[in-house]
Amino acid sequence: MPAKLDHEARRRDVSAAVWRVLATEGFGGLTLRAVAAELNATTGLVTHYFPSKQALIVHALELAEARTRALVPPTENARGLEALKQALAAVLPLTPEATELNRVWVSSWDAALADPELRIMEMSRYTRWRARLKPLVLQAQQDGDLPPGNPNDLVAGLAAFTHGLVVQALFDPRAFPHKRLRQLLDAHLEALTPRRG
Amino acid sequence: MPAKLDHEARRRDVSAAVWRVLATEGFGGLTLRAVAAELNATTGLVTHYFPSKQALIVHALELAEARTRALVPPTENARGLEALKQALAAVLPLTPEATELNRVWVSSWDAALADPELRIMEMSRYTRWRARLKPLVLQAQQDGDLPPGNPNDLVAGLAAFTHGLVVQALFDPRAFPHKRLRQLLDAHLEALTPRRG
DNA sequence: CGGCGTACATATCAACTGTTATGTACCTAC
DNA sequence: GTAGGTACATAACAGTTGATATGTACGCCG
Repeated sequence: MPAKLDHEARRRDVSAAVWRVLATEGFGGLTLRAVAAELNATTGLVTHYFPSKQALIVHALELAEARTRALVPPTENARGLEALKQALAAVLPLTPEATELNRVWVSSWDAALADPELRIMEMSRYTRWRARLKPLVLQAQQDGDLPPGNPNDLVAGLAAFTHGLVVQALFDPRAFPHKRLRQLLDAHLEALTPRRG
Repeated sequence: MPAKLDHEARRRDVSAAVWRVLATEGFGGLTLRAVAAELNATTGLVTHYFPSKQALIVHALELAEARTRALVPPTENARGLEALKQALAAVLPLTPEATELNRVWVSSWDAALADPELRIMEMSRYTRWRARLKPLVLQAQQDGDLPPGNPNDLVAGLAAFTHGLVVQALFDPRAFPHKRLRQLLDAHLEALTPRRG
């Protein structure tokens, strides 16, 4: 039998270091040495847990997805439009953690557009995100809080609106303070809400 | 007097090579050697026209902005909502050139978020884009084609929607064919249009 | 306790990066 | 024609990159 300490725990330490590098240096600054330095260790350690840089990147993106997913608990007590609003607001850079996450996310797009494998991963992530939003949109439509029509289009539009806002806020946080971000999202959803008699 | 051939023309050749590299390799693949290879030349040529890589990057981004601006001619015969729709549609990846442009744009965000100078440039670009859209939004509001309220918020929301759509389309062009992109934009603007009595 | 696999550190590798110095051909002005 | 600056090619630079091979300490199982 092999001599194990706690492999998984140590691997999570490396993960955390990867994350810190990504958050501060962006995706272009992700190097084996940077991760090692973050751990006060050497590249030998990093390569011991991740066989190649590609594996490290993939892991980092999985990490980002997991963290994103954790921001929006799947078991909401709210439903329909209100739950949708919360789900979208959770993506906005309203907290340091969400800002960090979006930074990593956006900065990954360079590599993701260049590498076919990463690109497919990112595509799938978007698909999954929309799939998660869809039931909420359907509920809101049934409640009359969103206009009828193709729910997939509505979801895509809402995802677009949200991420587009994220990008603008990342580059110009002063022009997009938390209050305004919330207000923009609220106003947008309200503008979509059909008037009732 | 110095011995000049046509410095500016040659510089534009280098520009074009830079652009080709960006379009195919993304921002992370922009190296002096790649540009030189694109010109069947050496790094000596590139450094002769651009003193440093930073200068090369800045120039590349200015190039991207100029091309983006050229996509939407400032002198429209249309006005109001229709002009706005055209202006936003021009940004969408509906043509190979627009797709190429958006690829470069999005891939630049990694470097732009990491480098303070580039970040400010990108911030300014967004500000200018919104400023260009604003009069069209104001016209549409006056025409009753867009709801009243803070026009700056409307502009920011429309820019967000458009760029968010761009990103999704770049990663998943099959799920977002040209027809659907146009339709999504149209439907979105229509959904915002107040009903009139 | 002895052997074996794990968990690293250390070292080295070739490849690639941006930068810079040097050489050289060529055009232009005198 | 010749002096001087331009337009590069060539070359070498120091640094960084991911990968890999080797060493070694240490914990577990027999």
